[in-house]
Amino acid sequence: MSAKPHLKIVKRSMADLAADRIRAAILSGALPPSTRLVEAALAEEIGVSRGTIRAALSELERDRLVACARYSSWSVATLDAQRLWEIYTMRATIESGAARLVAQHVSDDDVRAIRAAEKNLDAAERGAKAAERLACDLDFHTTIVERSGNRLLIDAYASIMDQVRWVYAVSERRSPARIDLVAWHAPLADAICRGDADEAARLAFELCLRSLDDDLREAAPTQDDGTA
Amino acid sequence: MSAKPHLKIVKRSMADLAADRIRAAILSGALPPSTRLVEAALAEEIGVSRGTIRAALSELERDRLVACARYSSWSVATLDAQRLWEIYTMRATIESGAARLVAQHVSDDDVRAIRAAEKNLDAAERGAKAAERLACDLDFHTTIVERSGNRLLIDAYASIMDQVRWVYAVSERRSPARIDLVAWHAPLADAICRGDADEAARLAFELCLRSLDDDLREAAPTQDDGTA
DNA sequence: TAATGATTAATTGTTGACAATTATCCAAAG
DNA sequence: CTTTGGATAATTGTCAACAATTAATCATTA
Repeated sequence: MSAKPHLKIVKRSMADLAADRIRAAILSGALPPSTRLVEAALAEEIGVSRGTIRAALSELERDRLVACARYSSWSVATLDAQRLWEIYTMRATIESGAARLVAQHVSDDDVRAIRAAEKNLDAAERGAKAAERLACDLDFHTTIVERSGNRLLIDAYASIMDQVRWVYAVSERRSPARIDLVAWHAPLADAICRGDADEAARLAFELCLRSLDDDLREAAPTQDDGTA
Repeated sequence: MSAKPHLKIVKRSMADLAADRIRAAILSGALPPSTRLVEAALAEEIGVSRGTIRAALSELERDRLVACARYSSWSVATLDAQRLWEIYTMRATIESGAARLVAQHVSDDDVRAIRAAEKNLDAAERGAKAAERLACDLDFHTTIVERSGNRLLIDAYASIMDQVRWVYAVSERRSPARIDLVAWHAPLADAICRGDADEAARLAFELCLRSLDDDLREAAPTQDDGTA
């Protein structure tokens, strides 16, 4: 979005690269929930040592994409109804807090960015295909969180949105059901832009919970949780 | 708090133990911000190998207590005014979301737990010493978050409260300045118990931000951020 | 003096081997 | 048939050595 020149080269470790590969495999659905992950096998397949794979799996563990049973095994995490609820209410909490923060001290730049995202949404709703509608939808929400200027919120949001995308991949639904994007999002954008923090927080929370309702109504339960 | 019998033995890895030691040293102020951490030295001191220390430091990095410069060094994280604001607004966001969730579906057990915490607060305010007042204060807030029943929120709150405690340790202030605990907390408890989600969310957020104001007014700025 | 470039030291990144632990299997007893 | 016990195999936990990279030093030069 922003075009700040940022020349720094970020060289990533093999562990990070390995984590990216495994994460992509999980998010794409190639590694379904509960799939057992063996360090040695992954090391062989990716072409790094076991220690490196361990670091990668630890990173994915803190993102809650994999679970670790001591001395026994790693496995792709599982999704049950409880966890689904936790993911969506966590997302709602972060977005709600971010919306409140932006509304409290809304700047001209904030208004510009949010209105631009809203405009994209409007264009996508009328013409574009489902994938692009979803992208614009996510971009609108991400814009709000980034405008909060709080890196803790931004990072936490990125992490929870990984889980949201994972839910979509696992339930094999590529886009949200609802199509009246603008009608739902406009009141939130308005509340933020006029500085109504309470209303912005309320609407942001409600909007996320509505997504949960939609998804629960449509999606079948996915997997049991293996952990006792 | 709750007395559910939980017989399971949790055997923790050396890496976890090592992380606990280092975390305690940081939170106690024994390792001040920007202190350089050398893997080999820590390994020697704690009595485990470097790989184990690496895993421990990675865990602390996730909690944002230490930072890692590739191929160069680990160090205790730094605190500037921006990060302080991020920590407090993150806490406000989590508590606000949790309060909203509890209020939305408040149960008799919830009311009992929250009123009990409030009663403790009242008793502590009148008689106890500063340390106990602080403990009861934290317990009240933690009770709300735990009553949300959302493990993602609960874990995120534990993590951010580590940072809050760290701020206190670094700024060498052992307890919040304000003493009118009940007066501030009662409206929040009331809003939750009567199921007023919007008001509960608003008050929870405001209460946390007030702490920030108090702390900013009293505490001196601590350290610059070394990262460019 | 200030900038440059090679040299060296210090530190993290990665690896493979070994130890500790758990899960599996199967036979034997009740 | 179910339960118990021990042997076995598979997997993670830990360690110590080596490679890659960075930071510091210091002579050299304009």
